[in-house]
Amino acid sequence: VSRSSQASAIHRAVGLLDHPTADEVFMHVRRREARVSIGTVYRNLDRLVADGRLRVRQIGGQRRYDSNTATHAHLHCTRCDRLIDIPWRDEEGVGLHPVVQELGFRVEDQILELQGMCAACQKTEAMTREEIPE
Amino acid sequence: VSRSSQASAIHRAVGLLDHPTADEVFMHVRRREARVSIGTVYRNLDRLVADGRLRVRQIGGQRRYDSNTATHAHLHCTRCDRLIDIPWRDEEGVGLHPVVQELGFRVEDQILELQGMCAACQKTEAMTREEIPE
DNA sequence: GTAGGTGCAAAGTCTTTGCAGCTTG
DNA sequence: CAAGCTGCAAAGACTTTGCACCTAC
Repeated sequence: VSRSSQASAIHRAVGLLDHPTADEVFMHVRRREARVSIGTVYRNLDRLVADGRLRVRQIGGQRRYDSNTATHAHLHCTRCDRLIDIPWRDEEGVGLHPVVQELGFRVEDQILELQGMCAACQKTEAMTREEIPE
Repeated sequence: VSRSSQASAIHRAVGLLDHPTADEVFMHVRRREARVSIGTVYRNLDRLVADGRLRVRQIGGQRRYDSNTATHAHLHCTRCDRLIDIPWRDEEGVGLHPVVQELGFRVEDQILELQGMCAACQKTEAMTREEIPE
């Protein structure tokens, strides 16, 4: 278990921020909690993920950390890159999909991501179209 | 539409290889088809994705390109990083999930990835355990 | 000639790592 | 003092880009 003040501040920061990147965690901790370096942030995030206390997802070119370790899906707005949690469980038993069984693949985790456009970005786009009609 | 010999060789290579990275495409084309640079590979892959002729996914730290543009899911072996296509369509209408509607999120694409261990890696692991029991 | 592509190399972004020093027990 | 962490800075892996040249109408 983590003991240093940096380690606990890093873990706490992920919970406070919304699907932060390593750099966002770094900024947050450095600004309000403790002296820390980016290398330490990466080392601790790696450890927390390995221990199952956090999850990571690669979104838009960088890793985002998620303190919600329960099974859930994400809405990913490809315009503003925001990630929104939505409750989800595999009602359909897709892990038991016949092809998966046939292949002898052992499913350990499921990732579902719905990509699209969040309400805010839809509004922005609508306004832009009004102002600058083609 | 792409016209240069490099462009068509790059497109073809993605179809021949199995979920290749940009570098694998680069190696393949350079070796068997035409003189090409890595920058040109990236530029053409980007274009093909923008045109909807290819899909990309970020897996294990790098992008992998997929010539299968139909809706399908992936099995991702986290041991050997292999990607396996499996047929899948959203039978459950998860895009219409009440929470998604409530948020006014417009779903444009769905990504389902089952992470785990492929049959080959399960065998390898089993053999390793026999040889080096704890 | 011009629009669009290309090779090359430099620059960028994000992540990892070697190392000496600090902390805790 | 041993084990485990840390800051710092250099190194890495992967991707993007500026620029001069080339190629096809």
